[in-house]
Amino acid sequence: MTGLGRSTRIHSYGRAGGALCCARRRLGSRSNAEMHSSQVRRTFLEFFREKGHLIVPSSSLIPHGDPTLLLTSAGMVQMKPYFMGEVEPPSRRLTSSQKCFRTTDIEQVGNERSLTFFEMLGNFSVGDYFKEGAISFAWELTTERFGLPADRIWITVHPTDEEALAYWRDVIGIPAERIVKDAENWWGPAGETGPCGPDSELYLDRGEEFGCDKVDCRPGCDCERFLEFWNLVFMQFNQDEQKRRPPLAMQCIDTGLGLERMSMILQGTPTVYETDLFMPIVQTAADLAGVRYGNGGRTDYSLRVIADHSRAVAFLVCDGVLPNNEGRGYILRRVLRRAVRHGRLLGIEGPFLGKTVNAVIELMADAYPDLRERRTFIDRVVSVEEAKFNQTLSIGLNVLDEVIAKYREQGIKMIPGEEVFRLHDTYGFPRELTAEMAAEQGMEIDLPGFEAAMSRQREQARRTAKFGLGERPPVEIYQQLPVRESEFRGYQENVLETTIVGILANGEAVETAETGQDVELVLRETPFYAESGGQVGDIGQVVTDTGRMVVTDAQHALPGLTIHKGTVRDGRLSVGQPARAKLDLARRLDTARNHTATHLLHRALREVLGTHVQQRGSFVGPERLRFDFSHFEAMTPAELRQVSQSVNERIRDDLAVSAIQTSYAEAVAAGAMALFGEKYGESVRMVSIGDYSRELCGGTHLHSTGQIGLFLILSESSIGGGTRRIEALTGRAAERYVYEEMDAVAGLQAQLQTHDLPGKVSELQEELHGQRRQVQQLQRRLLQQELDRVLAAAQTVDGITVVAAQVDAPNRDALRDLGDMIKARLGSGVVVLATVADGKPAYLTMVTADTKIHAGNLVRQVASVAGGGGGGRPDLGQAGGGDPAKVGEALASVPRFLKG
RNA sequence: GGGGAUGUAGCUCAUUCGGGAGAGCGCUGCGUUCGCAUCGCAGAGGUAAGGGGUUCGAAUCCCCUCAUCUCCA
Repeated sequence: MTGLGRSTRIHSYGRAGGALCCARRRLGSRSNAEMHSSQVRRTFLEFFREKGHLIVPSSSLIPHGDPTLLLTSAGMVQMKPYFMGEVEPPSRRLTSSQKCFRTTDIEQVGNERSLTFFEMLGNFSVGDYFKEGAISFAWELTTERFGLPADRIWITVHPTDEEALAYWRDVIGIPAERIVKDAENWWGPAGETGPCGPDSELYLDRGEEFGCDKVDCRPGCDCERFLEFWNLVFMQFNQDEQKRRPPLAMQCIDTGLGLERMSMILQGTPTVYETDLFMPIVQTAADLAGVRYGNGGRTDYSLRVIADHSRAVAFLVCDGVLPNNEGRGYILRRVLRRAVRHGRLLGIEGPFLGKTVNAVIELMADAYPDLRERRTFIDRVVSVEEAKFNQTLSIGLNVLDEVIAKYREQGIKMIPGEEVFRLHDTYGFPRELTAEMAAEQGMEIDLPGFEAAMSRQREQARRTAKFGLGERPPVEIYQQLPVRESEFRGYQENVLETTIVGILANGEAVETAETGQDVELVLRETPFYAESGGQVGDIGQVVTDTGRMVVTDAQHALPGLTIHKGTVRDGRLSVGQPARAKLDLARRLDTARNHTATHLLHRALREVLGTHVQQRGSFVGPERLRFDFSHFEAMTPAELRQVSQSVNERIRDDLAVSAIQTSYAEAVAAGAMALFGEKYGESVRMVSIGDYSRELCGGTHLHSTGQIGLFLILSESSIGGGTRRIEALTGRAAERYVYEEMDAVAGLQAQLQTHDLPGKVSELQEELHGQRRQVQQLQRRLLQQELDRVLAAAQTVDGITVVAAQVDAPNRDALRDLGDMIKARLGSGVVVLATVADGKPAYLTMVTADTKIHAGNLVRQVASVAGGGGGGRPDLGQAGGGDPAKVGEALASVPRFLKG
């Protein structure tokens, strides 16, 4: 991609402060007085409109036409189909201000040199003007509209690009010594092949005082003197497999000028953070923390992180990205959590990110009205995620406190890497935070040890991932087949006269298969749908003159090659035989019901919950459907009902379902939903349900939604952070389910003889509760009687009152209650009780402290007489087991142990 | 896809070695008070996530399932 070329760095003026006035002075009298960022944006777009460009609005941060891209990273992303000639552009000359997000070096943001979210101004030529036009426009806008001093502008070109060099020098009139040849000025191709070409960059010389004093200091130098602000990319060649570069049929222009950087230049601020694009956000954060910005050091650093990340969060969430454990969601989560962490560093207590994000919305809403419209949604997502992270942090903090205390006690100053890793791995506690907290206690962390533990985990994950791949059937088996592809005819047919072209048995290609053999069969054409896109494979039969095979599954062995798995049931099948392939149509239709319903569900979820809902996975079988999607919280019963009703509404509308084969670009232009990470070919299949839903999908569907019959959601659940799962039934399965529920309710009503089930159940619960208490009371009363009997049998051994008796108690708890009562009556003494409950002996001893007898030891000795075991605390012992017949003997031994 | 942690009253969490399930907040009632806040007393509320095992005895030890959190891919 293009834009500001090789990096996203926003060069700072170094050590802040006084640099501000120098920069202003540097620009001299031709500089506009302070140009507001919105004015920079408008000036740029207006200039190009005057030059015949069509202004196109910024596209979403989620790239629509391009599943290979995680996020929109340059202005040209939405222009790509035009450049590639796939789609006719609305105009040959285009200009835009594009929201962009770059993920490189997220962890470095805040050092005043990097931004995650930024706006890219660009002009684009689709086979219209080329180098000369791009260069003239850039020069005119830079010097005449933005008013930058011509004598301070330097140019870089690619060493091979004599054309551009000559134009800058001879037509524009830049002195040759201010044009630098730099081999890095080359763009593309994106992959191995494709459009590529030289580029040319404009630099501002900020004066010697920013330089490194080297003799050869010039653009491209590492120092702060030369600031790149505009990159012009000339798409000139088309690289082929042999690395040859013939000229492109249609040569294009793609330029990028960072709004933030240009605002910084025109407002003469030391970094982008002092411009009107950032200052209100920085100020909001500073107010929340009760600090001032501009003192340098860590406070400023944290404020900058919060400002940048608040912008990133606001725009990402606005475009429908949700915090998650992978992909875009993971980027958002990391950015959001990093902002929260720096808030804590500044001493902000409690949630605050909502406020800084709100500052972003206030600031940017005029340019991006979506922000205002989706404010409530953004607010909710941010506060949910911030609360979650604070939860994670406080749990981790407790663990860390323990860890620090433990090692400090041992006099160890270095927290082992294993511990740091455990905090990170198990509790999600950031490593840097561990280091900071440790430092406050005068301790360090073992960073190498942490990295070692980290790479161990990576290694393990990678190993198991490979192992998973190894389990798939090796491709070689299928490559021994005489054919490499079969034609799928199942969209139209369910019975087909065709020919057997290959048979595999036990992984070997064979000519003939006999009754009873498990085989994999290949047909020249097939009506069988092979498992794909979450839809299960078809089942059915393959019949020839000599035999019959039952197909239990259909799979893709190689791309485009369907194999039919199953068993030969009658006779034999041979390669080359004509065959009739017939699939189980009822099952196929049940599956289609679930598949078409899945599309309706997907659409309804986006309607009810919002467009952040995206499919994360799905399973479509004949019995049921399962749909996983991104959403940040559990759905309410009302939302579920709403989704359910919406789907059933569409079913009753009996919308026609149609599928057409088209180009990827056109399908996307028609608004079809594509899955991220999915690889689509040039030609795609677009399934439309009326005007209601459009998705790229290879599955088999119904003719109209009415065939679904009934749609029922069974459950909605979580399958990990930010992803929910819905399970649902349609058609016959849904009908069956309703009958079962009705039968169950009717059965209960009959059994309880009522039509008011909830009322009746409450009644029964109360009754049960009351009776339980009654039983307890009665048992206690019985114990009371036992109490008198047992006390009467008290004896004295060595001056200690001893009660040892077998009682009739139903369980250990009752035994204990009785023991308590006896102990209370005795005041001082030893109690040994035994009972036989459920055929098993149970013993209990209780002693008062003054007897100096250990109840746990005593009960063990007593029980062992009858072959039982036990133990307990000094004041309470319990034992059990052994021979029930010997309980009396055991009790009789009590005095013996007391004397001993 | 793989690993780690957690799951106890409505909420936040204790329960030392396997031996009687607890605290704070919240809730109900009574009292204190002109009334409120406060305070005092009494009370309700538990399948210790679910299932299996070891044991005389499991919230506690082992295994499985589920849910939540988290890291890696």
